[in-house]
Amino acid sequence: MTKARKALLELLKESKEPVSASMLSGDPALPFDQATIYRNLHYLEEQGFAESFILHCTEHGTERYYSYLSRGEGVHHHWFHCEKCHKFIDLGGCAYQEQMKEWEQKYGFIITEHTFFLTGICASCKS
Amino acid sequence: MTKARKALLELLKESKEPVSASMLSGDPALPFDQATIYRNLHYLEEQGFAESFILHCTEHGTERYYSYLSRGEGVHHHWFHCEKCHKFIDLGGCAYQEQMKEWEQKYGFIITEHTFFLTGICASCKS
DNA sequence: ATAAATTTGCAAATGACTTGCAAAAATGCC
DNA sequence: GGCATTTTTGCAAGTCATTTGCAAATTTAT
Ligand SMILES: [Mn+2]
Ligand SMILES: [Mn+2]
Ligand SMILES: [Zn+2]
Ligand SMILES: [Zn+2]
Repeated sequence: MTKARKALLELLKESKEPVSASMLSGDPALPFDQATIYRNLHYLEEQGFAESFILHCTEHGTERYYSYLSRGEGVHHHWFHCEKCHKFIDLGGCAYQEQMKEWEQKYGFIITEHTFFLTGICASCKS
Repeated sequence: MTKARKALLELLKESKEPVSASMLSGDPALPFDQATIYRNLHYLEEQGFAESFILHCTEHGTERYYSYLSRGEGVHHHWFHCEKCHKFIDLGGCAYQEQMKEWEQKYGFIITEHTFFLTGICASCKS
């Protein structure tokens, strides 16, 4: 584990919501080149320390968002993203494992990944 | 409706699976500039004739895929994408409307959109 | 048809992400 | 620790889907 990787993982672990490379790149705790950030996000994901999804929002464009994964234990979470304030709301751990199994049976394919998230206006931005 | 828009809509309507701008741009039935393709895909989506989602596949990169929507009637579909042969498999009409309502109640937010799709290896590529 | 409004093609720009390469840091071994 | 080997980093340039400005062409309104 290099200094950059430790710092990145630490930030991901602390973060309450998914973060993008540009957000991480701007953090003073991560004084690394953007190439290093990108390379290490890939590294952490491929090592099972993080997972990601691509989300497009009008204001910030299309970006990949990463979140921490405690290796082995537990399932990943799904998220709601507010298009106004850009906060993510945790919808809780993935409850689709069964459904995935059923689809694999029904269609004969192997699911390596599923992407699910919501976008809209959060409760506070609504009012 | 301009010539370009009619042609685009026609292709989307015929297509059995979601298509990306680059796929459409390569089609002889659409002898239009890529800017026109992109602009009109936006137009068709904003008019409710199409919907789209962004999908990343190792081989083809990150692209937005569009599919036809018959305005008013019926729900959109969700898809499985094979990372080997790049075919999409239709998982049927969206069955999450209820779930969305419940989440809106529970969290107080308004869902304007949900993204859901699967990736993996299809039955034929498996063998 | 004619004028006004919208769309198109072209070429250049954008922005997230990637890559080659030489220098710097981490790792393995004594 | 010290030294050789492997991996990672910073920098700068590149890639690629998508966007944009603008003048010409097409569509729409009258
Ligand atoms: Mn946002
Ligand atoms: Mn593909
Ligand atoms: Zn909000
Ligand atoms: Zn396949």
